Amino acid sequence: MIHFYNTINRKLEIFTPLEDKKVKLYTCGPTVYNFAHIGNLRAYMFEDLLRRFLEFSGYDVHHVMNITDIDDKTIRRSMESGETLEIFTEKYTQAFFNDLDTLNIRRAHNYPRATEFITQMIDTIKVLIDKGFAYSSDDGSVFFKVSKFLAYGKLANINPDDMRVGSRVENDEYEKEEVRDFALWKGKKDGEGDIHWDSPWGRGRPGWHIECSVMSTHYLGSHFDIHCGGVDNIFPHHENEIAQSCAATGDAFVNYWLHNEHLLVDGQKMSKSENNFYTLRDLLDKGMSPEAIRYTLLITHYRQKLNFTFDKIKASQKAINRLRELNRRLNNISLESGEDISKMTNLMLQNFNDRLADDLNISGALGEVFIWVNKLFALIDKQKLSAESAQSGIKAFKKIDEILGVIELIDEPLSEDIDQLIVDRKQARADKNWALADEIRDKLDGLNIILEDTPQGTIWKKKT
RNA sequence: GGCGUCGUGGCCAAGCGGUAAGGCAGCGGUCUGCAAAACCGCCAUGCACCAGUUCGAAUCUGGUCGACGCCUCCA
Repeated sequence: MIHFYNTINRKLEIFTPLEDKKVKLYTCGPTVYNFAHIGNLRAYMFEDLLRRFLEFSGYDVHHVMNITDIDDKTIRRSMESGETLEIFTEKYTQAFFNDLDTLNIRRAHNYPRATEFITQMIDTIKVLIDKGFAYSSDDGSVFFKVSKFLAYGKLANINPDDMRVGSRVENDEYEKEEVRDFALWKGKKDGEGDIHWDSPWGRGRPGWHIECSVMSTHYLGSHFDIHCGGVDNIFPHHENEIAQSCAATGDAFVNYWLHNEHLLVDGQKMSKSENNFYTLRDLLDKGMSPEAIRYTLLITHYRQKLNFTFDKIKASQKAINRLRELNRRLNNISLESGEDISKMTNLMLQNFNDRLADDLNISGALGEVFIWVNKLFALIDKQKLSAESAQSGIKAFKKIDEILGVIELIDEPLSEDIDQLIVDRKQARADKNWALADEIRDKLDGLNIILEDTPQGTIWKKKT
């Protein structure tokens, strides 16, 4: 039985999809005006864990993620760069996809761009006006009338009457009846170039919240299972989505709201406005491996703040190396008899699954894996693991890696030069010419190749 | 001001009323020509603090201190 913490009810709930064995999942995607930083990527990592666990559990998941290519930032930045909105945002959209691939994040089934859904957004806004949930203003904008939607504030647990005027509201240049009302459509303003579309209210562009309401409903229907995003989206974004969607369709919209906590740097939220962020490329350029970054973002529970440090990346790499070392050894066992490990392997897999079923407790799940890993290493060391058992261990590893996605390793073929050096060293060792043997080992070390002398011969690994 | 989240060993982290998983680092040993990897052993009488409930509390309740987030377009 799977449990998730549902933000809207503030408690753990049993997960029951609307349709048996099928899950309709919508996750808030990037605004493509810049490269994603690893705080942004943590959200997508969490969603990848959720997606992988649902699939691991036998669900057929339909995953949709939006690409926000029209908002204040994409407009401003594209104009500054002198590129059209389309060319500008496409560049960062592709960079985003590259990041996903680098981190071994499973691709969503649909990536709708906001600019592809302008017509549908206008249609929905018309419905909201017809039903009395929205009104247009003199400057050609349309606002959602929060006072008309009685359930407003349920997700964020706020009383709309208490909403105070913050600094951001004062900056709002649009004409609305009440401060808490939010824009569905923004009338054309100076300084936005030719980035606007025709609408019944004149030229303009959509507000931010409406795109998610329209695009999620387009692909998943007016009532679907899970909607994810960072905690900062709870209010106002998701609260507004609920208001728009429920008001427009009269349906329930979303059953489970899952939100991930932030990634911190030096104890502070990583954000572009604070300029304290790292992009994935920054970390790769510092020599960190994609799998170590993936592991680091993955292993802290998604509702826990994650303080990012380079030490964590190093510790992650070491942990992955240990998993991979066991996997490698299992692949090289030829003993005919040994202890039966099926019981402890099944127990590990069961515990692994149970931990994840408990609101994606990945740290607990990893703990179960390492208990098993330690036992297997001990058996291998005592020559008590048969080839048959090793094969079942490898199978279990594959199962685990459906979630972790960090063990599979593509070994690059050795160049013949390196191959020859290893042969030369073997001869030097046979001749007890330790000086030459060490010289060769140091030379390979410089080429990022580490040698290990085992009873079965010398093996090499890439340095990590 | 309102609404929340969190404080567990040197670092990270599980734990959800029954006596502190796991990872990283460190220390001692085995193996090795020396290493590396792996193995064996050691590493929190205590979970921010103070009260309380209970046979029993890291876990529940109240309070104190500290950190962080959201409060109109940030993942």
